[in-house]
Amino acid sequence: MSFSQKILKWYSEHKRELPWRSTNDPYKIWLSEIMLQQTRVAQGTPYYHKFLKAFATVYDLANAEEEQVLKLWQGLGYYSRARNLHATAKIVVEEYKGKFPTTYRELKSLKGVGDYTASAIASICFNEPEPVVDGNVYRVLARYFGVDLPINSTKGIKYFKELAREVMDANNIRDYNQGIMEFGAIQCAPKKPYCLLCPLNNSCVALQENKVSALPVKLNKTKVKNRFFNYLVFQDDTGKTMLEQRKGRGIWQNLYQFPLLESERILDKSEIKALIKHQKGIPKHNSTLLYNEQPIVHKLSHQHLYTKFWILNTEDALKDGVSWENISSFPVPVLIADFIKTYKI
DNA sequence: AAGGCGGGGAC
DNA sequence: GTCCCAGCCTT
Repeated sequence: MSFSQKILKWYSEHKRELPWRSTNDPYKIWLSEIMLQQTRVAQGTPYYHKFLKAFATVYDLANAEEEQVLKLWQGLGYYSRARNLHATAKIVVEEYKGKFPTTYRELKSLKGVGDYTASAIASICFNEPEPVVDGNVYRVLARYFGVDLPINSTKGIKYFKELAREVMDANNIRDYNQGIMEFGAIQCAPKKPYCLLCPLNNSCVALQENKVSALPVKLNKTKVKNRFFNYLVFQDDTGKTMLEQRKGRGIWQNLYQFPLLESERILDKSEIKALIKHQKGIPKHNSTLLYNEQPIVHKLSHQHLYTKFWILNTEDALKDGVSWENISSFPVPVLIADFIKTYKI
């Protein structure tokens, strides 16, 4: 039996019932694929249901406000996915009359749809024989064929895509692509795969050469940057606070937060008061209270955010204030959502 | 070619 | 703590 036949057989015996496995509707497949980029099935699944409930069709998504899309996406991370999702929905409605394009090449031109996602949609929805290469496929191919090219190098990316094309089953691409990914996720897992009862164990190079734990090879150590956030939580007598929308190119683009003063290190109360003094447009306030003595460390994959929340009471009613009842309608980062949750108690 | 971009679960 | 998840985009 060939490699692809063994994958297909394993898949037929072990496939999970997942919500997007019961449809070939490109809208639903596209939605699931965007959500599952760098995201585990268990984390993405509730969002998939939420989105389909809110936006039954691509028209509903295209007609929504970006703020509503971001609000539903809140907590899933990589928010450019949500912004691109919304932009692509508009493109599909306006330029494709609401019908998704049906080829790999056209799909890949959509915002947020790269090589992997275009291959996934083209193969699953339209049976186009294009191999998917995601993190699971890299692992399966690197181990089975004993390839030690780094999976995140230019040469490696090209090599694995070509290898994937050579070994795929073009006649069963829909099941084969999902099968090899499922095989990587369940059987050929990153740590401690159970090679003893693997259907490929008599021909797996990595297993024969005792290199299973060493493959795949991945370069690149993401260095973590430390940042120091001081959030100013205003409170006026009418029970309102202030929010601002993050603009520019960094993290959490277009999400909301309390007014932020970033510093080069952790600040104490006298230092933050001095810093506020030199800022323009800070409302007058008569008290400055530190909410959390120990900075909250919010960890992103590439940044550690040491965060202090300062409670500032104002005498005058805040201009453009947001009531604490309405605050939950704004899309906010998990760091802010967690604060709001504990602060209200 | 390299770096930015989230959050969470498994170990 | 480390690794990595149905990756993509910008520079």
